[in-house]
Order: sequence, then C-alpha cells, then structure tokens
Amino acid sequence: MSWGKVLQREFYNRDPITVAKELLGKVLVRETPEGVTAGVVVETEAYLAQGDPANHAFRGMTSRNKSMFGPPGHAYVYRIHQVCCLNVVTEPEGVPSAVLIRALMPIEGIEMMRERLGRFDSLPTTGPGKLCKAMAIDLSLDGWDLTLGEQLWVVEGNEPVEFAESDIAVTTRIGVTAAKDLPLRFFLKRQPFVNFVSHRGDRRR
DNA sequence: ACGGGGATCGGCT
DNA sequence: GCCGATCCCCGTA
Repeated sequence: MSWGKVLQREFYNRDPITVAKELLGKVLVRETPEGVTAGVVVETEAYLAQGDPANHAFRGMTSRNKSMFGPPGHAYVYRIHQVCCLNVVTEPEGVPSAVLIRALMPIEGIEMMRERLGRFDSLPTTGPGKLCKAMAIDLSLDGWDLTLGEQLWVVEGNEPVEFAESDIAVTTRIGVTAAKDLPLRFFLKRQPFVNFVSHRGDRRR
C-alpha cells in the first residue's frame, strides 16, 4: 500500500542539486483519512547550505527553518502568503539544505485535489502552494519523516514518466529576490504540469 | 498574452 | 512593523 519502493535516507543524504534532479520522475504520495493523492514530480528547486542567500537558513537556525538542520529525508514545510510549500531536507544533519517541490503531474486523486482547491482546476498541482493545498500538506507535516511510507512519502514509482537527461531543463529559481542568478531550478521539458509563469530561461510550450 | 496589485499571515529585525 | 521560495483576479491588447 506504499506504491512501490519508498525512497530511503541515502537518497536524500546527498547534495541538493543531485537530489533536485533525481527527484524528477519520482512519485509524491499523500494519504489522509479522506484518501490518497499522488503525482509525478516534474519541477524542483535546490536551496544550498553554502553561498545561497535565498535559503531560509542562510542566517542560521530559527524556529521556522529548524527542520532543515535535522536529518535528511524529512519534510521542511513553511508558510508564505497564505499558503504552504513543501521541501525535502537533504545532506547530513546540521547541514541546512533542501529541495522545493514546485509541480507534479497528478496520477491519483485528482478529483479530491480539485475539491480541496474549491473549484475546477485543470492543473491542480502547478505551483508549490497550490500542490500543498491540493494534497492537504500543511505546517503539521513540518519535520515529518518521509522514509516511513505513511501520510507523506516519495516512491521510486517505476518511472511513470520516461525522460532522458537531455529532457531536464535548468533555469534560475522562481520568485526569489536573493541569489536570483543561480541555475538551481530543474524541470521536465514538454511537461504541461510544469509551473506556467513567465520566467527568464523558460521555453514556450 | 502579460503585467500589476491585493490578499492576509508567520517569522524575523 | 515589514516582508516574503505565492496565487488569483482583473485590467489592457
């Protein structure tokens, strides 16, 4: 009932750029008493422990970002502008780095996602805030251990979307004001569920 | 198609 | 007090 091999600690215990790229094509699963929602990860961003002023942990540990300082493979969920965003924590405990999940291709529970959004949306998981609302991911999941295979986790998924290394696009990150020139956003080309905002470096669909 | 603005909240200075 | 790792709506075209 865990939808295949649950990604374990070693997967996350690497640098955030590697994890951000390898997360593409994996499946994020969310289970609540209401049911299961799941989607293929198609867009991510890396936030580095060193030299990255856009990282919430750039100026040290606070009550908000403490999950990033914990062991890899846990969630870092924070709130911004009325919505939550989901990150996975990378690298060893004490090294504050993470990968932001920005978009999914839904493969399970798309109707439930739309109910949670409160409207019909043909793309209910484009954007980090929207996908959290669609999957009922909130601050109570901050620090959650993603390797347990309960409530919130990531599976190998047996490659539900086929792509090659050359299908991965790399651009600067969306919405950040600091370190806006670092090429740390990764997404699958020709994937309609990738966040559709006009952004330097994006390709027309 | 694109851009501007407002909503409204927790975390930090 | 201020300011976002956002989203949606509503102008203009």
